[in-house]
Amino acid sequence: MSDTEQAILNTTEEMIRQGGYNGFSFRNIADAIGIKSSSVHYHFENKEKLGAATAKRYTEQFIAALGDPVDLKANGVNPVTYYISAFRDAIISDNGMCLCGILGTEANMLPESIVVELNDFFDRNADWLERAYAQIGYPAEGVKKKALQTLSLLEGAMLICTSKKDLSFFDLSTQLILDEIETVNN
Amino acid sequence: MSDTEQAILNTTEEMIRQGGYNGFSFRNIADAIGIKSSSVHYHFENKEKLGAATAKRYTEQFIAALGDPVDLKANGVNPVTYYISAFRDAIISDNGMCLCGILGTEANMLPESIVVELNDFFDRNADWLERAYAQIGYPAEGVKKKALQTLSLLEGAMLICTSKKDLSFFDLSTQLILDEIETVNN
DNA sequence: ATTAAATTACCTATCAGTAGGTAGATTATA
DNA sequence: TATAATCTACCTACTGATAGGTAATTTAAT
Repeated sequence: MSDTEQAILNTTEEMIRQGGYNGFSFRNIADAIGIKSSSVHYHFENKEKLGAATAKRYTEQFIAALGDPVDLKANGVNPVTYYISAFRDAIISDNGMCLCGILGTEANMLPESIVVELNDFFDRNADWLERAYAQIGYPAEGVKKKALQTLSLLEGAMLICTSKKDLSFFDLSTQLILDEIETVNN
Repeated sequence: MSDTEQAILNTTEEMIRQGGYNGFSFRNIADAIGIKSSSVHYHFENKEKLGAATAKRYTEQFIAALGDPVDLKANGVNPVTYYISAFRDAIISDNGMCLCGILGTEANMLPESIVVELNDFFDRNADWLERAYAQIGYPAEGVKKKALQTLSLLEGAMLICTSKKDLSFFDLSTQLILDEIETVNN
């Protein structure tokens, strides 16, 4: 992948996370990286494909950055706590909503190829959290529900934090789950 | 409020819940209700004011429809269970995201007057849930955290449901909280 | 009761700006 | 010479917004 393509994807991701699917345009992206909009079209045929590529890369990077819950546990890190703090850090450093979260709300008007990427993001995160809860000894029969609950909670907390611009809302929303984890883990 | 104004707000709400702030335009709304876009401007000066009015009405209707948690409890209805089922019903009947949820993700690029309405929605729902948890005898020191957790969870579950178009995701995400409620209540 | 003034609710027509997308020429690289 | 990357120049469609006009209704003054 060329530097230009990476720059395009970086800018697209940033813009989607601020304003959703209508938050980016070929002209805006081109201006931001100093090329012409037709050159963006050269690298990404149309908006649908650019959106799908951005979502796909986001998911890959997100999952890769998490690592393996088994390894985390082996290194003395509680993987669920780690996951929640990763979400928290994203709010601070990226100053924007989860890319798949904001696009998820717009799914009813998005091209199918993009919705596929979003659902892949949610499935893989749910799967990661299932393995994480299994690692910390959460009762096996509740692992799936707990994983989905956690994922929903974090997406929702991030959403409301984006509106309220107040991180303490995130901390209060996640406090009870963090308390539970300590109980299970020890 | 005239019939036309109500029709405009109804259509705007529908369109926002499908595609966010950029999901509606004066022309789309006008076409949907059989008038011209300039007539929409006659009733609502500009897009910001139309958006804010739509969010305000949505919040009023939402809170009004919930009723009072004290009354619900008095009538033998568990107010928290009731709240969760109200969210669930909205996914089915309205076939779209919570209006303030989808706009919340876009808050970074919305006019301040609209963000104010969104935060009012979140505050009033958190307040309602605090009173609901108090009604069912949830430990007083945890009521605030539990209310915010529940609100985040529901917004997030609705978000992911919108993308996955599968209500069972919502049911699995909320199952553990519903189980807890029964434990507290009985 | 009649007229005058104002208001309501719409219309047509138009504006400057931006959207996604395309054709074809040009430049740089290998 | 061939290919990759970028450009200029353009298209059609749509955006929010405004100006100016019309018919019907309501309110105020005589």
